[in-house]
Amino acid sequence: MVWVPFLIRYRLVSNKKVRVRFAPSPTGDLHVGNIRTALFDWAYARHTGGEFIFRIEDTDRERVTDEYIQAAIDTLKWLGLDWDEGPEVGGNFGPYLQSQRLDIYAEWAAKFLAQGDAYHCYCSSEELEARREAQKKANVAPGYDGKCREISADDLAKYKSEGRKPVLRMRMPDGSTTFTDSIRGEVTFDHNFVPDFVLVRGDGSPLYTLAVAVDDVMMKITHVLRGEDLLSSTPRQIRVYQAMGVAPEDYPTFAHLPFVMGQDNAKLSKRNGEVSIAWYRDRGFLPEAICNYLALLGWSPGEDRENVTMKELTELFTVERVHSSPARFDMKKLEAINGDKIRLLDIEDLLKRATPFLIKDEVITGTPEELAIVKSALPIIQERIATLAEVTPMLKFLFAKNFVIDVQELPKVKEAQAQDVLKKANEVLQDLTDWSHQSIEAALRAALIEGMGLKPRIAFGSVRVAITGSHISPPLFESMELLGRERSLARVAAAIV
RNA sequence: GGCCCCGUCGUCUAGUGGCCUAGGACUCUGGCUUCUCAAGCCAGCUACGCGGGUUCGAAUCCCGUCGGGGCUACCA
Repeated sequence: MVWVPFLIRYRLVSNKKVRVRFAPSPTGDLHVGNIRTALFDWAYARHTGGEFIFRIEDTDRERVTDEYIQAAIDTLKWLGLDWDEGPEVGGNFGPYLQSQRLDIYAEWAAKFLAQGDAYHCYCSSEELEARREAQKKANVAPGYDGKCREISADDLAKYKSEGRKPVLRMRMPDGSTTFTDSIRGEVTFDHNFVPDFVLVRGDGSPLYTLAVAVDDVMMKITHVLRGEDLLSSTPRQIRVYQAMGVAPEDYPTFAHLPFVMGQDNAKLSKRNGEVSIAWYRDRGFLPEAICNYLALLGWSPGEDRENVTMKELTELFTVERVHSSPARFDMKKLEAINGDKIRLLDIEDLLKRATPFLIKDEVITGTPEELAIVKSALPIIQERIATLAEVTPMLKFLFAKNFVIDVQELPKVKEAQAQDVLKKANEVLQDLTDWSHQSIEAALRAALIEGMGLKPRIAFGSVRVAITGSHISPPLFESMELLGRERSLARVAAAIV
């Protein structure tokens, strides 16, 4: 009779509206790993029809800056990960910046102290450091030894006279903590290896361990999907829930996502691959391509599917299909997916996205005339580019004011055979009145292939370099049509020495 | 060192005891097509870390082992 408990469980779960949060600590630009987490949080919220909460964990004022916070907001927006509560949109459980919630943490901290769940610890950093060293030497599990759990009146007076500022420590009771991680199953931590941890610094500011647990409870978070690095901090978080008086059935469900790693099996960092999302944006990667690729790191839709839209992602995403093993980031695959996504774009959309790159690269200034040309050229390069940044090398020949042939290509154009081809081409093109790519092709084929008996790649290669300046280009005849009769003729003539 | 997590082609993955002489995708190699580069199509290379069990049968379950990673802060 397995179905009875299943039904009860199902009701319990389905009664509660899902609330998932993405809570980065912006100590730098959001990176690939952060975004993968954000994406899964978002996808899960959308899949379940729940709410996606965006919270900024800026309790470490030394490392989190306003610029990084703004960059995080912008990055999420750019990716299309919209949030229901958080910075800029507000919500009923705000504020959503931890630095603005200090009084809330202070209140709970005072309560924990009064309840005896937490205690003041006067040990100095140096003393702690020394004791840790000793523990290591003695081969004992390192961690706070509980010295200040009981402080004699004399010691207390002494500490105070020394002007020591105490930290607030959570008392970990004997025993163990077991919780069910949706991805890893049942996980148990013996409290012998979870020492009493600090909730509030000597200066009164809260630590992550306090703030994260308080906020998740106060914001009624039902599901915590976050990086695997936080797995071992979960028992501490649960300890705070207990001190807050939260019933076990109201604890959020945890799901610890596997890491995204760099090529060399180390955590992704600047050293082994670019990690900042801004870097990818500036190189012409599409947000939907980044999301699609990142979704495939640690998750798969199954059925040999890979290319999914954002909408399909929200429909298909389930935590059950997330794995527990880490994934390596592969730029080649990202590029392939980016190319696929570019090919799926309609021309108007592609134009809109590619234009900023052409302007930034000073190929165009953005006039309507220029945009019209770009638009008519995009269809012939759409399947030739993998990133938006590649429109520049593909199309710059159309706009060059002082057109010059690539120095590397020059010797080839100067060869006798190439010169013969160009002279012949110049001759027949002069007489050509219908400047359509079909007509250009017909004329050149007749003159160069049939007339001169040359192989197409040889003959057209020379013309290509004369016209586009490079041996890699969009299709030649279309390129000539786009360039126009006058300029095409001028370039062919100019290549004749 | 201790605790915890993880282990299928080079990479991402499918796979939840028989459908697996292990499927798909990226990469790579070869071919077709072809005005270059792409795209597209076809073909090929390459994987269940290792050793024991359990079972008629294991990539799938158990144990051990090895390897990788995380945590071990008044960081998150």
